[in-house]
Amino acid sequence: MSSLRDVYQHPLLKPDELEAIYAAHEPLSFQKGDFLLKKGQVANSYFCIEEGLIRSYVYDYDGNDITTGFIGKNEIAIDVVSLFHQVPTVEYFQALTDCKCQVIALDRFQVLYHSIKGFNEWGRAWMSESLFQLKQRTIAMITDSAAERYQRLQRQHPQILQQAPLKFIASYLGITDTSLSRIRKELVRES
Amino acid sequence: MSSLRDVYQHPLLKPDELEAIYAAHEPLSFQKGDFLLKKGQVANSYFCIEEGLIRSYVYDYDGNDITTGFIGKNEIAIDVVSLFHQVPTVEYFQALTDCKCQVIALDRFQVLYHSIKGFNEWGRAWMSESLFQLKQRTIAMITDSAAERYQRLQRQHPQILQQAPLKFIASYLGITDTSLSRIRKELVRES
DNA sequence: GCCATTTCTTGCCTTATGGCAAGCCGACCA
DNA sequence: TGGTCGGCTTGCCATAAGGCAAGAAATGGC
Repeated sequence: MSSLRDVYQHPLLKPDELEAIYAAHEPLSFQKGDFLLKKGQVANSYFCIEEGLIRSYVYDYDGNDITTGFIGKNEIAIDVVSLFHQVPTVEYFQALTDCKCQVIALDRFQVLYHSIKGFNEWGRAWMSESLFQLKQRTIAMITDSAAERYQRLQRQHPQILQQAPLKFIASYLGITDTSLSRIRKELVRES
Repeated sequence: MSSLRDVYQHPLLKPDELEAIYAAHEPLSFQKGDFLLKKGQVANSYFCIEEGLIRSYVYDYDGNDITTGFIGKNEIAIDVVSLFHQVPTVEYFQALTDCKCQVIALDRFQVLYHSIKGFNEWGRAWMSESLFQLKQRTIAMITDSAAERYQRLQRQHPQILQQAPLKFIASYLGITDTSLSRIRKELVRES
């Protein structure tokens, strides 16, 4: 049940260390539409998602909101820069559905991060994995067509398509909802 | 002169710790065209650039090479995933000009990383900064026109424009060299 | 200095995506 | 039952960028 077991996977983390990490979290629920973090706030915790779907987004200077990511089950909703540099975030994190989370405060994280070597390694692995995913996405934005990006999302994160309105998926893919609608029609016609 | 002083900036790093870190590096030069890392290799070190310009790139499945980044003076040429997860890289890192670097091996890095708390913090700060930069770039690919992306590069990294052929800049911006050429003409005409 | 190669520009036409506005449809609600 | 609202689709036209191929300009080797 608890997705913390799935989040904190690392060969160097021993059972008693894991227990200490789990114990530093508190359960927290959000309703559809609630904000986990809003532009201008300084993050002081991060959230492990057990149920539900979160959307992160920014406004561009024309006032359009741009979806920067979706965070689902067993993933972490975190603004790395705001939390670790203690600066105001520029992103919004909002629940797209009712959500169950486990939240951990920065100060409790820091203590564990510095005292448990495996937790430190886990953190580095998590960050490098995030960098990798983001780089993949950036490359896809350059090399793939919008239709290909949509199909990849469909393949790799089908639950997002079921839980998120198309307009958010469109802005995540870098296109308008109009274009996404046409792309979907075309893909259906082809099959 | 030594750019290591500029690379390893962190409030928690004390002078003697910095000396230990510097001492773990070796000078290394590359000639224009040399590869620092090639697809399929497993990274076992990273490079602090003192002089010159590096390009990282991948091939898409049509065989086009796509520039994923430029690494210049006082920046670090590293494949985080390959180095820290010890898996083969998918990227190429190639010197666009003759380069002077300081290289540090993974094993020496690990020892310092685990024994110097400030170095650990520096590493986390460096990674979160990299994530931030990459996220900015991804958002720019979605929200900005090619001309705007070009102008931003011109503003923030003018030396890249002087040292890198336009075809590489074009693929970094997500367009063809043909389109970049037309964009440049239009921008000149406007001013 | 000369040739070969790479880099950059340009013209012509095609294609992908956007902007806007109208319409449709299902959900929710009084 | 009718009304409103959000989410999605569609049509019409505009624009950004690409594909290809030719040529001009710059660079590098010898």
